[in-house]
Amino acid sequence: MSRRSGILEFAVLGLLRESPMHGYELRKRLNTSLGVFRAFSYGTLYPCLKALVANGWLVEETSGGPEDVPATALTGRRAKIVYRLTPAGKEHFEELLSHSGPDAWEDEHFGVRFAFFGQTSRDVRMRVLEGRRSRLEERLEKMRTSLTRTRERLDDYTLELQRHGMESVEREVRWLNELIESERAGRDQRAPEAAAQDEHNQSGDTGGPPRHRGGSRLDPSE
Amino acid sequence: MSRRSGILEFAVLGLLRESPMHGYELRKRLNTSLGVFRAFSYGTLYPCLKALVANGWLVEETSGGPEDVPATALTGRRAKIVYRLTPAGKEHFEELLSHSGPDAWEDEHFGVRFAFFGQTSRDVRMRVLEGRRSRLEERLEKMRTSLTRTRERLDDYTLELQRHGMESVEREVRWLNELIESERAGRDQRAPEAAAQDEHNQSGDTGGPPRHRGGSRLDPSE
DNA sequence: GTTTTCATGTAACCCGTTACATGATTCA
DNA sequence: TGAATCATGTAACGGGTTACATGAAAAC
Repeated sequence: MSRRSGILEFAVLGLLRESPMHGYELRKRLNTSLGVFRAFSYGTLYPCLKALVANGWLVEETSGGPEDVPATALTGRRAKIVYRLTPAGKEHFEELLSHSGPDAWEDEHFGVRFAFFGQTSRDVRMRVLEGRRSRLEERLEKMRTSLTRTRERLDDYTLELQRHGMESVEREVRWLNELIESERAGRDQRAPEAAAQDEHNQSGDTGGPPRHRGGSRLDPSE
Repeated sequence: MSRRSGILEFAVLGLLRESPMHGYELRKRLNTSLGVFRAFSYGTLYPCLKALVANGWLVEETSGGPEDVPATALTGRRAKIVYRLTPAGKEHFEELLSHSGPDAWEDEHFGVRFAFFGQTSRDVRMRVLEGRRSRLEERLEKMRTSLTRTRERLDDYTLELQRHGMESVEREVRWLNELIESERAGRDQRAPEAAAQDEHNQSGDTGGPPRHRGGSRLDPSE
């Protein structure tokens, strides 16, 4: 009980699903792989892990200390605590994955949800992407009307800030358009279970993901 | 004392500097003019206003109730409370404006700072813009190195998320480049005082602001 | 051998929201 | 006259950080 963050819980379960990890490593993955969006501190992560254990979604496995000494025994040498997802935890995560409610496409949640699209069924992916898009479009609408009403009273800097903000949103909408189109074109209707069992889904374009036009900007040879 | 938010305090002082307002109106301005970035609720705003009054930076002026009844007398008809900036408050705001420390160009602060660039001296503007740019560039650097290290292990969706994130940051850097260049080209070294006294600085290109290339995207005729 | 990085945790605090309570004014 | 919007406030909670305390292993 207590301290369930929603987004952090989701991300932790998702990462641990791939492989067991201890807290320190988990945090690094959180702030790089999924990063840019959120950066959690230990003060958030560790209590959350304890809560997830209390819920039966994770188990602690000590490694490094004497074999049968439980992790709670802080006497003597401190052991690394490796967290592993339980079947109940996996089940819970899959239920979270299947939800595509309004909060899934809010600013805070969308990034994390997207990061786990590889585990998400395509219809849920579509609903989340389209939900986010219409969310952004209604935001654009508000910005536009508020602009036409207040335009004269704003100085040039405020105006430029507004303009840049709108352009950013418009840009994300275009990005979503491409993603949605790409999803529609894809053939692979992969369910979460299928993705989990399949150990080597590297080969063969199975349809889902973006494959960005114009050569990968990811290439660091620049 | 208590509850001084920094960014909210700054924005409130800045908005009240232009003209006195009551809380409700203040909040709307906060969420449109400066908006997109932050949306404050009354539960944040009103306590903050009280704190600013306690600091001597604002005064409450009741309008609507009997003349000499103080705002604290909640008996009978409730009055609108108009907040006005005191000389001390103005002084304080100008001191805040002159600061260009590291926090000025963090994500949360930068937007608000930029919104009040019209009141900010050019050298401070430059420092803030350049500070933000180098902040973003070091963030890009981190993202690039973390990418080259983890690239193989990431699925395509995570990769695309990362790519889009980096592109967003790169885009903001280009925006900053243009702004900085525009600032360098400008002639007007306007001090905060000058801008405040000058009631009609609409006419004549005084140098500062952006004047975006390629026609205003603000035009809603679309 | 000492500094860095890895590793786990807690208590105090901070900034903000939600939900609620209250009432005035405007408009259909 | 009743609904919408304007207007002001508070208490409870939520989700997070900072600073601190502690110690092992690795790198220099």
